[in-house]
Amino acid sequence: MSSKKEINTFSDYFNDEARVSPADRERINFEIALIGKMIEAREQKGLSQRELAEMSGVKQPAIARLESMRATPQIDTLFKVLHPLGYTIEIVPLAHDNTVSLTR
Amino acid sequence: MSSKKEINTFSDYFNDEARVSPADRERINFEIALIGKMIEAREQKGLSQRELAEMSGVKQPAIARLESMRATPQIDTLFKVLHPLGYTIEIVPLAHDNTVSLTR
DNA sequence: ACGTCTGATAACAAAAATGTTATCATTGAT
DNA sequence: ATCAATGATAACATTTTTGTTATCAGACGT
Repeated sequence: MSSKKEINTFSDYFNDEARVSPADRERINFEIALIGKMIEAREQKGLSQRELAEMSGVKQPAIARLESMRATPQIDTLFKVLHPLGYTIEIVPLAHDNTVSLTR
Repeated sequence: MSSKKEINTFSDYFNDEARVSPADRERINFEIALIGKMIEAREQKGLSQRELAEMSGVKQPAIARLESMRATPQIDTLFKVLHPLGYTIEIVPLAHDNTVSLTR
């Protein structure tokens, strides 16, 4: 039998410690969740990317890049985008898990 | 009497709506508070910038730049720095004001 | 006096985000 | 069929962050 790991899907790759470290995986999952909430908040407000761009001062292509995760925002950019959506960022202790449900 | 505003101190400048918009002021205050918590957390752990650099993978000059607010971190950098300190970032509704006290 | 550790910073390269302008395909409404 | 609005993206300039390497002055202990 071969000792090679089966790497066929992205999930296989992503969960292979030899390729993506646990720390990286955790950070990437964090970013996915963060951006997901950002998108959810915008759509819940019924805002288009262009409208949010107008309100936040962040240009529409930049917002599109963030939402499609082609860029990692700086905290000031994230703040500008979240604010018109009624959200902000906070530092919280790890494992506190006070997940914010946007569908209140 | 003159209608000119007195602008003598930085505080005067910072609170002059004609120079710093309320939105900018709010974002800047947010960043100051954020960085303050980051510094507080590091010092509470008794870590030097070099030790934190080692643990987080963010270089010491970069950490120094963040702490002295000569740079605005990207969220992945902030995440990397906060994680060894036992903190993470979360999106929370505005005016929720669940301030995290680091002196538990 | 000496050595060590600290945070700050200089100088430059490298990488990345954001702005700018424009366009595209798709969807939905009329 | 046409039109308007949407999100995505292309291409490039600009700005900024981060890395890299090295050094500095100050604090502190021995």
